[in-house]
Amino acid sequence: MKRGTIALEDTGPFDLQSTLESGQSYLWWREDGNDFQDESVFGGNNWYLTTTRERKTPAVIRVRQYDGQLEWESTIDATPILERRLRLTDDLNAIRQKTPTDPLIDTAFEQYWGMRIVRDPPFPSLISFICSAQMHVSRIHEMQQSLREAYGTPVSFHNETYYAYPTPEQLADATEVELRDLSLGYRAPYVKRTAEMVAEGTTPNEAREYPYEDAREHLTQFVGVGDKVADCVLLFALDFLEAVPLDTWIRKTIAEYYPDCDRGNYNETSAAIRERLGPEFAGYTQTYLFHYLRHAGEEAPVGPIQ
DNA sequence: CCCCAGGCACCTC
DNA sequence: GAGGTGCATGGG
Repeated sequence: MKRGTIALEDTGPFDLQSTLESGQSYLWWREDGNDFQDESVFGGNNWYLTTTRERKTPAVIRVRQYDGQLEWESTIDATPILERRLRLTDDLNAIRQKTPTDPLIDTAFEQYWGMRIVRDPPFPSLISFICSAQMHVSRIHEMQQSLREAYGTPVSFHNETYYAYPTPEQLADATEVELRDLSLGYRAPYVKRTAEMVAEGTTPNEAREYPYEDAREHLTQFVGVGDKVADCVLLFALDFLEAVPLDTWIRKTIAEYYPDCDRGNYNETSAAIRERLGPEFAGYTQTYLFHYLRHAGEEAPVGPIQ
C-alpha cells in the first residue's frame, strides 16, 4: 500500500468535506458509514473513499483533510489523481473575483469557502446522474454502491474487498430486471441502454469537442439524459464550468431571488441565469448556491480541523 | 391517504 | 417545439 500527502498551502482554500458532500458526486463515500444519509451530521476531517480506473488496474483511494494537508492511502500513487478529481489546481480566488457579488452569492461563498467542483470520471458521472432523476441524494449514493457491488471488479484494500465502479461493458451486460431489483425503478432501462451505447463506442467525452450549448445537446442522445442531467455531467465531469443544471432547487432559487431570469424554457433560462451568476464560472456559483440553500436553516457545518 | 425527490421519455397538437 | 402525462421507489 502507498501513502502520501498533498500540502494545501499552494492550492489555495480547499474544503474536502464540502466538496464531497455537496451533492456534486455520487462516486465517493464516507468511511464512518454515515454515507451522506444524515447530511446534517458534519464531522470535520472524515476519511473518504472512492475507486478509480485512471490506471491500468482499478484502485481504491482513501483520503482525508487534516492539519492543512490531504493525507491519502491507496493501492497506487493517488496524488495526481486527487489533484485531477478534486480540481486542486483551480484558482479559487480568481474564480471568485470573476463572479458577481450579491447578498446570496456572498453568503454562500463565505459559508463553504474552499469547496471545489469535482471532476468525476465521465462514464460513472453519466450513469450516476441518470440515476439521480426524481431521487433523494442519499438514495442516489445507495444506488451507486449497489451497482458497484453487483457489477464492479473487486479490489482488495486494507484487508477488505471494495468494488470499482462498473465499466460500460459490465453495466451493458446487466439485465433490466436485475437493475430494477437494485431499486433503480424506471431508470433501469435508461442505465442499461446508455451503458450499451458507451460500450459500443459513443462516449460522453465526445461532448468536449463542442461549445457549451452544443455539448449539452450532444449528451442528450444518451437514454435518460435530458438538459439537466447533461448539465451535471458537463459541470462535474467534462470541465464545462459555465454549466448550470436547472434542477428543482435552482429553479426555486431563480423564482425567489432572480425571477427575471425565468424565461419559461430551459435554454433561455439557462442563458439568463448563467449571465447573472457570472458567465465563465456560473457552474461554480450555482454549486455554492445549491449547497448553501439546501442546508439553509441547519447548523453551520464544522469545517475541517486545520 | 397525501406529497416530493438534483427529470425524462413519450405522446399529442 | 411546446405542452401534458406516466413513471419506480422510499421517506415524511
